[in-house]
Amino acid sequence: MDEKEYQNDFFGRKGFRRQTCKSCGTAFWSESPREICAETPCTPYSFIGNSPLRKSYTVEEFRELYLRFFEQRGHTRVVRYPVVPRWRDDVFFVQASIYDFQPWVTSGAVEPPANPLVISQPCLRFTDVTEVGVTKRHLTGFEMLAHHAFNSPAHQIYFKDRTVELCHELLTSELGVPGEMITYKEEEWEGGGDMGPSLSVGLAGLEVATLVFMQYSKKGGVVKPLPLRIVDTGYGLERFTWVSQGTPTIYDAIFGKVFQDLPDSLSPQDRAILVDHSRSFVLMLTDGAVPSNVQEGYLARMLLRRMMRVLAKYRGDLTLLDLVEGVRTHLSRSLPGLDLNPASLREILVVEEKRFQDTIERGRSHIRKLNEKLGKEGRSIGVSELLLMYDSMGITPDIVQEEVGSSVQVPSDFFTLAAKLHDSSAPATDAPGAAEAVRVLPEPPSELPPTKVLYHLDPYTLDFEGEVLWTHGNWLVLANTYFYPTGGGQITDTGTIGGIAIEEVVRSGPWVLHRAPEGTTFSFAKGAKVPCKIHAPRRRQLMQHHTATHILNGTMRRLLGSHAWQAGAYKGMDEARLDVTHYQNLSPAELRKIERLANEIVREDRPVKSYFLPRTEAEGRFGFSIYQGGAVPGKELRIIEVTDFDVEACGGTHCTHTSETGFIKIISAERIQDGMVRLHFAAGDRALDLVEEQSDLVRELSAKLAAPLAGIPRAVDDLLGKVRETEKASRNRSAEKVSEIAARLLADRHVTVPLEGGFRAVRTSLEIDPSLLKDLARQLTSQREVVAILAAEQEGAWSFFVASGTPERISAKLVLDSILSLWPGKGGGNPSAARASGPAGNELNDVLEQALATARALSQVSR
RNA sequence: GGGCGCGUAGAUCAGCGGAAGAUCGCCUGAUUUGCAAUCAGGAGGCCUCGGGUUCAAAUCCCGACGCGUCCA
Repeated sequence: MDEKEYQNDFFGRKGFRRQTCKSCGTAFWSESPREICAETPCTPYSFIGNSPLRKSYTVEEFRELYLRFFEQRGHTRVVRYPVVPRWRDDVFFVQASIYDFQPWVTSGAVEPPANPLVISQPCLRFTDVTEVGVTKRHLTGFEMLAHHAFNSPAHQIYFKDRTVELCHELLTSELGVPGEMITYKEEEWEGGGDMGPSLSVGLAGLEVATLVFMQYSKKGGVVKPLPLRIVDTGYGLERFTWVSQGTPTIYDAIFGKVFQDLPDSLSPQDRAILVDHSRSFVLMLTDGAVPSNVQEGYLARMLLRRMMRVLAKYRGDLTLLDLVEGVRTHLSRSLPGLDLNPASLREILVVEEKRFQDTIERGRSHIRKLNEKLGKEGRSIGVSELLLMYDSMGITPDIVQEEVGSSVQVPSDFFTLAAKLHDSSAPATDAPGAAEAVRVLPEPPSELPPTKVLYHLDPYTLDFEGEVLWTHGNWLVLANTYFYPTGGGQITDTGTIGGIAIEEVVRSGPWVLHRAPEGTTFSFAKGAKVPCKIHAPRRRQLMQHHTATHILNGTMRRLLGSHAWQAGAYKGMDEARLDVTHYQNLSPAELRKIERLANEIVREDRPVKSYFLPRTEAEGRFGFSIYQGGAVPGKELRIIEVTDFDVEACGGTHCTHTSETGFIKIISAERIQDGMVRLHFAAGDRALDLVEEQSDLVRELSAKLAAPLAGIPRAVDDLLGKVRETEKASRNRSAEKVSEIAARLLADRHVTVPLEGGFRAVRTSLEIDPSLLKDLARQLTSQREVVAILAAEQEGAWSFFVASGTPERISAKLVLDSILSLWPGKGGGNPSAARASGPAGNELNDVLEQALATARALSQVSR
């Protein structure tokens, strides 16, 4: 990027010079001449035990100092956003303060909450998780202090000049850092298709802040100026705290006593892992990332497991629960809102510890078996086995070594090798056509005005006059409509327009498309006024299901804890579904509690208000839990508020009072994936229908079983017992039958003939199911000296089964081979049993006699 | 979201193309004052489900579902 991009009035006024670092070759700016920049590795840490700052600060003190400094200079303080960004669906965690404002504010669609603003935003980054404690400065969770200014063409706040000035003023006059210690290194920033110059602020060996100036978009290699030029700064709260205290590591500075009081037997690295990971875990759990094996939940689990491994190594009396609770307490003193339900926290940790124990135990037993098996082959566990165990069973090499001793060689770059397993498997790109077919909707001309949607304003108008704007075969667009199009988990309205049935309503860009059955052609003129009717019972049911969904979601959050977030929902005619993040299955008792509280809310007849609010105002007033349904587009949010109970951003049609939903009935609950449960339920008439259907079923059962209602379980047990006995008896009977046949065959001198050496051969053809030959042969050869040569003829096909009670002497396979040499069937087997089948030939007896001859020959050889 | 591994008796698992097994638990009996232990006998299986290949599939292939795990 050009040098000019970094120049600004402040540098000019103060006589800053642009120089090139002799060590790393990067260009940087500083107040006075320097040969090298002030960041590692060029400048080693010089602040440890010797802080360049005037005073020493705690995390809370520095955060407050920073926020106030910028408040006093015209910035508005904004409260932190959750670390799990529910307002967007492209990332798992907030990794920088600017994430709070993407994409709506940064694209210019939505006004920022304040301009300019200052914030301290907790962030999570896991790319360097293995560096925690290895270096003195790496963290998975940190707070980014930031001031942002959004410059639109109409409204210029400030840009490079003022940003650098504020930074330099903060560092020098406010904090007392000698100006000559500070360097501003030139860098290029790029992210999310945007780019711009940035300055990395170095001090005593540490990068303490980055000043980014987003001003270009870069698409397909073409660089264009952005309409909105954004000041995106990031000051490391923990780093400043560290520099000010000059402690040996960043962990001492942030966690103080909590870090230092950990047992002495723990290495400094392990202590760092414990406090850092605890803090990140508490943050993510508070904001709704429940441990799981997929998505953001996996990272929560990974943190816990890393901590548990550390704790297990030392076998001290420090428990995971005490550790996490201690860090949470420490953290909550400075960061309000970490009000995790302590019972939930304990339960999650207990559940996760159990899961991890199970995984390790499974792994250990696998290792023992594998070791034994390889031992027999004269081999031992090698790298490929280690990799497979780690990748697919989660067993780390140290567990293997604990189990079978250090004879197992673990390469030093094991985890690099493990990572490579995933490199080669390039992410499968969705081949067109391979994925589910994308539906092609007819496209109205772009000049057609957007449909005015009225169902938001009045969900009770089901009969109205519409103005036809456009038709295309069986598709129709009105100027305004009360028809609700499929969306937000709520299925489509149906009804009629001008007497023609409407089967489906869908949203397409700015329009709402109404679809008549295939083959229909609308013939309304443009501008025609047509009577429209929405199918009322259907709409009513969908409204009831939708409002009931909100009531249940509020109930779950209240009863299960704030980690419970809606992860998806469906509102149909027959039933509704609600998916919620939770760490284990819901018990019948919990389901009952949920159902009771939900119905209490219904009975209380609370008003359900719906209204529009600017996004930022809605977030400020109700917090980020309004994004239960996931990311919602747009400047204005439609808010559905169940009075004093639940507030969500939602576009669906809702009842205006909770009592209108009628009875809410939970049908069932299931765990649809780790860390997520699904509730099936119904409301209103449909709930009553279901209960009636169920009681009808029970009555029918009772009648059929001739048992009173309460006696049904016993009656079923009795019945199942009888069935089992009958089945057993029938099995026994056929076994007996086989025994009888076997006895008869053995007694028949035409069938059973003596061979040499005391052997006997049983050879015959039977008209029985070929599958019975096996059982029969087994019966016969329970006497060691018997060779059975059995055949069955059925539907023009022959089946043979040869079995030998003494396979080491007379091989059934050899006998069968002699059969196959005479007849073109296919088959095979082993010395103790062999079978063949194929098309029927002419003389079955000849074949059997040949087989007998072979058996006889074998008996002579073996004598 | 993707990769890998695994679904067999109540539990833990072996078997990995040719006649469903082991250990623990359970039941009955023997021994014992009683328990534990021991011995003898016994019950208990849609080998997850659905397709395919094969003369023959728990076993191989494809798909679904479930569980686990690693990575984003």
